[in-house]
Amino acid sequence: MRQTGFDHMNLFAEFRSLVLAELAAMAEAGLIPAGLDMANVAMEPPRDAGHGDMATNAAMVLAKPAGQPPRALAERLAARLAKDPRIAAVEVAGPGFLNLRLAASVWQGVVRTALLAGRDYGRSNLGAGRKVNVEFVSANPTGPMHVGHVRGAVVGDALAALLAFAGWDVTREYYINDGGAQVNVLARSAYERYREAHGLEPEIREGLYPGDYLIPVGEALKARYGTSLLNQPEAVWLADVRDFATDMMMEMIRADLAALNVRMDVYSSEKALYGTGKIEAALEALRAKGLIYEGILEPPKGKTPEDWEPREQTLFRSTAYGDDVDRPVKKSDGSWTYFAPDIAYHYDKVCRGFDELIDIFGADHGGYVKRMKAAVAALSDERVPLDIKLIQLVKLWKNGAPFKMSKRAGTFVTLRDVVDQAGAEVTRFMMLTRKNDVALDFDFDKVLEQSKDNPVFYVQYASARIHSILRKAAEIGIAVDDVALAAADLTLLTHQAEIDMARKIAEWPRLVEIAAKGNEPHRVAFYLYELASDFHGLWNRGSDDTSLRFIQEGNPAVSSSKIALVRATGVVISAGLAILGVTPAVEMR
RNA sequence: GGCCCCGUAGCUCAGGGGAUAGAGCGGCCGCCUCCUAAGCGGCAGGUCGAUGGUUCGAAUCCAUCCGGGGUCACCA
Repeated sequence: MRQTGFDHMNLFAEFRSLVLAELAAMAEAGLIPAGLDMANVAMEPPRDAGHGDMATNAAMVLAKPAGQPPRALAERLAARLAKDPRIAAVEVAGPGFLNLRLAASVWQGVVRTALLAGRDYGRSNLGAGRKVNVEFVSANPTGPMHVGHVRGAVVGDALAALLAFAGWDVTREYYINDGGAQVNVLARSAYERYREAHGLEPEIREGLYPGDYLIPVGEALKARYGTSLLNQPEAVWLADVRDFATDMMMEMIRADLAALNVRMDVYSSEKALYGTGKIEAALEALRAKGLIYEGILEPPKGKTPEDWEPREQTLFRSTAYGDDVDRPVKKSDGSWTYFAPDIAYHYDKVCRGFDELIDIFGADHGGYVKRMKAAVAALSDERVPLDIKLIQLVKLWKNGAPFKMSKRAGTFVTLRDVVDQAGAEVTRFMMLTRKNDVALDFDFDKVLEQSKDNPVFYVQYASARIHSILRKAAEIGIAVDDVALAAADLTLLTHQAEIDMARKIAEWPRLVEIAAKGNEPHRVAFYLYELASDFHGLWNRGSDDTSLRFIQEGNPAVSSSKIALVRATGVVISAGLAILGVTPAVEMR
């Protein structure tokens, strides 16, 4: 395990280590057997505050393997832990929990740590620099991004930021599906707009893309090619128009992503895999493992498709890695299925040296998960784990009714429609207020509302209040920079309400690690809501109890300590919002 | 029919094997001569879909059902 300056931030991990050290000493002294499995020993914040600041299940987990009653084991461990000056009290409770109450100095130290670490407070080395590739969005380059892509874009971007914060070496990547039939459809659609640009009547036949967004493409084609493509057979212009149009579509998509403040590190092209031997090489790698064969699939169990006919295909033996059936990599006409270049693409990611892969897919691609995991497992000899996050639907609401409209496309709501109405930051936060695998309601009225109904506002309001206090403090001559506040006499923070605030701040580094382990960026949004709630509560305590007001007239020392706590809260809000891609509010308007 | 996801308070949802299951909204009752009441506090509200199993301990893990959604070979 690498030791770094950040490791001390997770207080729970620190005290867990203390417990493990004491257990090791007990083993050394022959009080418990040596070599016990400590993996399930946990140190957690108890649900009930009456149970102290931290609780460990060590005695219960180890009772059986140690051959001792849990409470007896707990008593022995408690006696040892009680000697640590950071621990104010230890009690054995329930079936054998060890509840720790920590010295106030520990919580005061948390405030100081947060102030000194600033935006880095909570940063972790959990990832230990491992290379992870997060592939997300990967929308077809056939039109503007629509609302269905927004959630995936936000989740992927926030997850990437979270993993970077937790110590991974992150690459954000977009896979351009520019190799299939749909880009030919795009080309034909754009060609009609090109004819239109020349004053001809476009023939937007069934199956072509009707969107207005192709009109500028037609005009650009006219500017580039003049009349030279008119009245020419498709074979003459298809490839050129396709490349021209997909390039323009990707420009549009990049601009859409930019409007959402999403930045990719790498764009990978499906088309670029063709003709380079990469697909063949990837399949050859599988063939060498005996995983490619010619065969005939059984019809799907239960419901057989109307046009089912037995057909010999080139198949990938994905069942060897947990899939339900083997999967075709070649169509009957000998061309690749979509799966084949995707295998090659993931092989490429493995070859580029990533230690972990993450794909963010729409929930409608759920059926694709097992085969993709099988492919990566086979290609990496099970070295590289692939986690696939499926993003459920977003239901848009406005004026109490489902919202469907698009200025440009008629049928779907574009990313721009959403960002124009809600703003990028509000959109980003709202998209993270649900786990990725449950549907999310996005209500245009609610996201713009300034009330606690709206979690974005609620967190931002806390941030604004914090800045308001800092401004006020500065006005009366209190130094509010982080270094000065960190040097304040924090032993003056003794009220339980203040300690509780510091406890919540102390949970942040732990939360980062939990969220990163599970690839669950939504946890950050929920935590920030709780943190804001605690802060609003503390703020209002000042109404009843003037000793809890942050600015104590005529007592700069006490004021500084309280403002240090306020600022530390702001530090965490800033760090958390940064992961979500949201700028903390300085004031409400 | 196979596979995947979901099922927790009236509603919308949190809850990495822990103790008496939480939050917001809605309902009821309170709090502004006081740092922003765009806020806060309290009360009421639950067989965690069902049944078995694993475990000292299950909303959480496993199995089988029941509901709801998604998906199912030459689309991507």
